[in-house]
Amino acid sequence: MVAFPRAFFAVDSVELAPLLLNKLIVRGERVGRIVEVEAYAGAADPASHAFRGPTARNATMFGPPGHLYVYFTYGMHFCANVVCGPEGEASAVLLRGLTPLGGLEEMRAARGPAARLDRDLTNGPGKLCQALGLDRSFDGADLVTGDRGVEVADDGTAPPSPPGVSGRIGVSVAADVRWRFYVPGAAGVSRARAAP
DNA sequence: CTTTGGATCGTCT
DNA sequence: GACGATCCAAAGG
Repeated sequence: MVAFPRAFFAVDSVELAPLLLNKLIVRGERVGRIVEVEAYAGAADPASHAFRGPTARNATMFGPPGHLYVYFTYGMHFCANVVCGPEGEASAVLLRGLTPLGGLEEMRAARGPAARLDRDLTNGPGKLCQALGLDRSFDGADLVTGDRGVEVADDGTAPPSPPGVSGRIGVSVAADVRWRFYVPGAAGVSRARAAP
């Protein structure tokens, strides 16, 4: 289990996204393997929260790489991103699906009765935040130092080659951009339909 | 299995 | 005042 240097995150989101596949996100006992992500490219990407410039909500995206950007949406859900690229450029990678590896009891308790199967614990961006207990108080957490108890780590598992690729889910613009990456066949990949 | 509609509120126009 | 980088229960095949 090895932590990443900050330089690992200081690259474009489209480059980093597939590299995060099969890496781990760790919060205490709770561990998940990252199996589905989407890249968002800041000012150049109409689907990004940062497309119209900095605001109070998206400030973390403009900060240094290797931090967590957590936002609230649909009146009831949180989503978590890994901030990447150089400081000042608001690119990020959305975590969309995990395979639960550890702390399953805590995850079940956090998710409640709706998660009937273990694969339902973390197979969606809102679900994985709920399972890991990530909310707005984790916005800005440093994934390199683990200053708030959350970090990204490597257990030596290589990313898939090639990864699965598709259009991004849930976005109403730039539907032709294929920046969703996933581990084919892995438990925890969300079942929502993507653009083929 | 798939499809559909409701929930619910912070954020930006 | 409108709309989400969503989830879930319910209903239909």
